[in-house]
Amino acid sequence: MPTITLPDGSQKQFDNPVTVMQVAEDIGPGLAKATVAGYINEKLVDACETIDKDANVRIVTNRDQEGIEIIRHSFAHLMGHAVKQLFPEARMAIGPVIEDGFYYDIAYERPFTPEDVQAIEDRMNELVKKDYDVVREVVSADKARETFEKRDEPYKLEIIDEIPEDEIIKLYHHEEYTDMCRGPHVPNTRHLRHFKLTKLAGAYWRGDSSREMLQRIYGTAWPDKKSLNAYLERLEEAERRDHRKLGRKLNLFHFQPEAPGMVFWHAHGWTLYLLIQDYIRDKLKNHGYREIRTPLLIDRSLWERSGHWDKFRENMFTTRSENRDYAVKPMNCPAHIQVFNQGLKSYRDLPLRMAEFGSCHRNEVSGTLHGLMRVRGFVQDDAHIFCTEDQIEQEVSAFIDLLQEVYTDFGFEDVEIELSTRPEQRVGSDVIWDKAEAALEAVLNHKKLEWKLNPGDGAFYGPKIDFSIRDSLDRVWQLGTVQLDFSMPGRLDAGFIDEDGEKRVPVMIHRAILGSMERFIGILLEHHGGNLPAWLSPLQVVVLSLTEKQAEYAGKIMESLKNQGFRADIDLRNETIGLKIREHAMQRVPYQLIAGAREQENNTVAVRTRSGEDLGGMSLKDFVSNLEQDIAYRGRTILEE
RNA sequence: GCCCAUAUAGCUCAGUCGGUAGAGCACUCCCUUGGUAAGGGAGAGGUCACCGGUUCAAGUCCGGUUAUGGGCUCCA
Repeated sequence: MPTITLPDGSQKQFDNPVTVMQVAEDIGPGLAKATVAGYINEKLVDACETIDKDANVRIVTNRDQEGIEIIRHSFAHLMGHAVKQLFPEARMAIGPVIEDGFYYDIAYERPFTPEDVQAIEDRMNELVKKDYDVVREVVSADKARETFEKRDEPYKLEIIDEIPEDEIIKLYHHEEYTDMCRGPHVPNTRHLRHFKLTKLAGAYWRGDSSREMLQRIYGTAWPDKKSLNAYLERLEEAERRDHRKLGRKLNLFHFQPEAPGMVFWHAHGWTLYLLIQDYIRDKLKNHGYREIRTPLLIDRSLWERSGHWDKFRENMFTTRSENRDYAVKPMNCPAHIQVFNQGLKSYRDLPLRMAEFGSCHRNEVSGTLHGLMRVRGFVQDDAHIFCTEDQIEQEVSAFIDLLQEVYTDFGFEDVEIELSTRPEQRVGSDVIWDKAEAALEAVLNHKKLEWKLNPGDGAFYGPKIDFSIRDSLDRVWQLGTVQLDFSMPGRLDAGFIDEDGEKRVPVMIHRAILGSMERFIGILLEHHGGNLPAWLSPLQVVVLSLTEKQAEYAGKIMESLKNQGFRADIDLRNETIGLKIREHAMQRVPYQLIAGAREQENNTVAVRTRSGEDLGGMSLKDFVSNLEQDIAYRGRTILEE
């Protein structure tokens, strides 16, 4: 005689045990139709789960996050159903839920083609129209084994062997197709409507590169058509904003096969690069850093002492000369310690903040390269702070202030923070780890920042805080980091004389705000879709002449702008004004100044923005004050989208 | 690195069954001197990524190399 308590506090009495679905039916037929699964006493279960005792019950529909995830998971099974009908020889591995969708890893004798994927999608659409019930069956491990032996599914058998004995095994039957899953799943395929198979890719069985490669088919699924279309639209928008396309269109940079993963910066791209670098340089100066420069090539012996030769060798480019081995530096830290080690240091020298736009090269495996986002040659906005243990908190705090100033200026307001603590394999005493972790945590709490703990994810040499931003397409990018290091200074004999005359090893803080200049520029381009704010635009203004007669007037305007420190160009071509406007708008120049006979006569310029807004005629002086204001805004306001 | 796909003019892309390579834009020249997102005409531009093979004949078929793209973290 169960008594059911619903989330709103109301109660229902039943004479006999009931299923979640029956509870939903009792509330109303509309809800029953929308029921995907349910909660019994905080436990997510199938709609067919029976309730025989008093319980709190909550119905899950496709409006709940859990409901969407269940739908996506069931889509994976539906795909299995379709795949096995079309390709009976296919062997199903695993089909989990992922962000925005699902996938299934499948072994098959030949590679699937895009046509195969289309056929699978078509079959899924046919199957789904049948509105068949998904039937759950709870079985013993032996029964499950027997089922999948009969179905000749070796991957499923491997999975069964790994399931703990006390765990219940559930089979889900989609007509003649059977899958195994922890569940829950939808009660009927009518919940599976709005989806699209998106990608075909290779993936290792168990994510292990020593195991066989399976074929992975990705899909996306949503509770309604509108959300599906919005998602597909977002993918297209991301493609339009792809920094590699923008790099070509805006003539910012290029790659070529002779230098894979290394950037050829063109004039406009390099202007942007230098603008960012100068900005950071200025900030560092104001925050007590000293900029240095260290060699790109350093003898192998230093990398042996630092431990990189041992751990990182595969990723280092090397060269040989006069019987000596050199490595192209993959990071700057060992070089910075060499600078620190010049001259005996006193506690009075600490904290010592050393910055470098450090050019690094790492031989990333070829398959991972991706435009500016993952390169082999890059420049870090790197710095190392040498300090005492007691100074950690204050230094990290000052760094976070600096980092937030920078992110705000670039228009990134939404910063996610993660604190990673001691891993199992580590150096340094527990005493110092306790102190360091406490210091980092204290800083975050002191600043009243929201942060997430990532236990065990710190580096072997110390705990760290990572900073990620969310871009205009809601994608998260990790940019900044601050890492404590108890290992490297000692390894490379860094020391200072403390107050009591004893020699001590300083703590080293590794920190970066943007991470890599290259990657940051890639992110910035995609964030703004190429419409860089005026303070970062390689070209801020272009002056367009209407006819030859205004060439001199237009030239004077451009010269005046340049003399005032703006980045200006001129377009005197014998083309229609419409064409010139179109081209410069597509080049994303923030402002176009049109100089025609009228403007020349009144000594004005007609101002137009790249988004098509006509600001009308004004004096050059008025335009300049507008522009100055726009530049001062920096990234705080994205004026156009 | 591994799986799959791709590589044709500066860019975006066609190229059927193996039979002497095409479009649009960009570029050069000419006409047009104009008012807010493409004025008109003509011309030039190719070792079809690279190496090898099959064939009377290869952009096209086969093998290899390189680069690029998607993926290789999400756990029945």
